[in-house]
Amino acid sequence: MADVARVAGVSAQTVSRVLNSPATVPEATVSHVRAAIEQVGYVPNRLAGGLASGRSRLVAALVPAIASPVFLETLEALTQTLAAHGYQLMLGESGYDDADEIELLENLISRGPDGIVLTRVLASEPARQRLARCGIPVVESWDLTATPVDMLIGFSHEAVGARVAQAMRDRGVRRPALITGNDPRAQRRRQGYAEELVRLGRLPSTSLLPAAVVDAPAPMGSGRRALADLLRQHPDIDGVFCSTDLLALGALIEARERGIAVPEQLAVVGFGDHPIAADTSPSLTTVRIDGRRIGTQAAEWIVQRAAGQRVDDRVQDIGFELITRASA
Amino acid sequence: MADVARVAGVSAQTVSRVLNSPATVPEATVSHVRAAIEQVGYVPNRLAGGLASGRSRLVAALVPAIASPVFLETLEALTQTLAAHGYQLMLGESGYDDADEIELLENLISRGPDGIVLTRVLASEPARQRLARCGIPVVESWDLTATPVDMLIGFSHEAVGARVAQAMRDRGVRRPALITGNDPRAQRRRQGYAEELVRLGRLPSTSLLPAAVVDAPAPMGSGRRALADLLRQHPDIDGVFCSTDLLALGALIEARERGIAVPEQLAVVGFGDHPIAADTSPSLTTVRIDGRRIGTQAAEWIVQRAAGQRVDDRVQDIGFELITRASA
DNA sequence: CTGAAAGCGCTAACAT
DNA sequence: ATGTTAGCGCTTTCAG
Repeated sequence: MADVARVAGVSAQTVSRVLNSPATVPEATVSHVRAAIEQVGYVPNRLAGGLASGRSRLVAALVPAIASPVFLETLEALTQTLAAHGYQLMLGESGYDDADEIELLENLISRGPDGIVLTRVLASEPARQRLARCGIPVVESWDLTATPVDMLIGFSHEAVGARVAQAMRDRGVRRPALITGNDPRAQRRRQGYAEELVRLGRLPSTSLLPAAVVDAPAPMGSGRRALADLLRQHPDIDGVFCSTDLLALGALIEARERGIAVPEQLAVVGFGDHPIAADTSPSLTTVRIDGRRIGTQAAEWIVQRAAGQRVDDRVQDIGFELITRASA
Repeated sequence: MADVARVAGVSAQTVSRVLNSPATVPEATVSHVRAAIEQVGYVPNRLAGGLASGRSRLVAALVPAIASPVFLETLEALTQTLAAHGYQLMLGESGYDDADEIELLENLISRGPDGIVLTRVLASEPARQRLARCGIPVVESWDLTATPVDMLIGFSHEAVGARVAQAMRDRGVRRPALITGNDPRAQRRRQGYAEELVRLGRLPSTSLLPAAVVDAPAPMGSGRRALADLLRQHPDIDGVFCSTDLLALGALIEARERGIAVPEQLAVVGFGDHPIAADTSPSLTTVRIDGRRIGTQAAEWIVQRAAGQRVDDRVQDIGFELITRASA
């Protein structure tokens, strides 16, 4: 920066201003300094800038599993929106259990991010307090809670489960079942599903729901095996809600192998509206979440906060959409 | 840090040493300082640390499209391996054309990363020079080139194409065709495929290969439409190489809709070994790349370099594997 | 509108 | 084995 200043015949301060608030510098000076920047081949050191200003223009995102397709849209929208504002994304992988979460969070915080985006609600109390205390804007997402750390954008997993239960009822399903990953949010969808089924008289009690639980993140093969297990114990089931589209796809394949007609003999509903869900055969009825909207909103909230503005509606329930296709 | 030093009754320097090179400090002091860190609730500011030491412990990764499943394994392995060494990943999305690439690179470089991982070979000469000049370790990947900027781990796309051509020949395919995305590397697979087909006498000339080109990143629907287009113009094709598994999946679906038997009437080969490739029906013959290995190696190279060590084998051809399943 | 001074929180290099 | 000194490259604050 000193070099640029020398070449342009101004002080380093003016160079900094040209870079960060060109509106406060006469246009002639701006273009003059810009030329010097070009000539010198100057690239600012934002590490230093961040240290001096307290704004790193770095945002941390924490996802349970990078390879999981569910959060991809959110990540993409987040990256793109942040990039448009000159921010950069740091990516952390937390896994599905809370154990290493705090450590990872400390690690990210130590980088001085201007915001932290979580693709979940923060469950562990120490982690919540840690985040609340350090004053960094936090966006929890892909879920709802009555006690957000800061900002929140998501939907009710219980409501998703209940809505799928209604769809099963509408289809005339008499013996509904469930295939689910063992992550907490899938369990909440299960709960909403089971309770609504009881309410609708399709199930005597939530504890009697035929269910196969598999480890998250679950590959498609788990769905095949899970349906096989279910059918062994409950040969008469005629509807199954799967906690991800991949599991549902596995169920579709297993059903075909066994000559079980979908949806006539077995209705199948997935979750996530995976890109291939529209083109499976039969096409998959599933629940769509607007992941891009979550990413875009999170980015905008954080940029806004970093700019010193207040954010008013800090909680957004974006709901979900049941996409009815051929499988149910 | 000054607070910790005061509480522990040592200098800030000693605190720094406990954090960064505990081996050089007596154990009693280490535990004493650690206790003070705990008590104060101290979280280091790595922005400042990076500025002072010239090592940010940040690594930048550039992918063409975050939502593309191809690089997911690489990203995941990269993140995990880096995290194990106390490094953090910054993610950038470059798109498939070179236009914004330089700008994005400058943006990432300005963050002072200890390394840059590209999931491609850098084509544009200005970008190459830019990177070569700034002295940051660079890993190009998912491709090979005679002139890497620095380190390189990948495979030959031409060889992939040629290998698939041989597989088509082995299956007795007489009228091979192609469905491909328009990104440069898919084009190189196309070239290897076409040239080998000519060599094997299955094609009079490379320019006569029936081919459908779609925009990358291509959704599955593109594969369906592409096969439909191909069949309209060349009803007699009996084998098709698709540049991604998603395109291949679309082709499988379109074939089934039309009552074309796969592989008997039409052999289908994909690329990428997508998680669902093993469970489509018929299961998909495809080319598998060890994406995790690329990510792990890239991370290790960069960590090694950042530690001041030399890297000897800076180019690795990891090859590929043709996974023969039912579709060809 | 521009510049000078001070310091962000840390580490390298040297001194003890 | 530990402390002291001097920055890393930038921005903030205040003075002109």
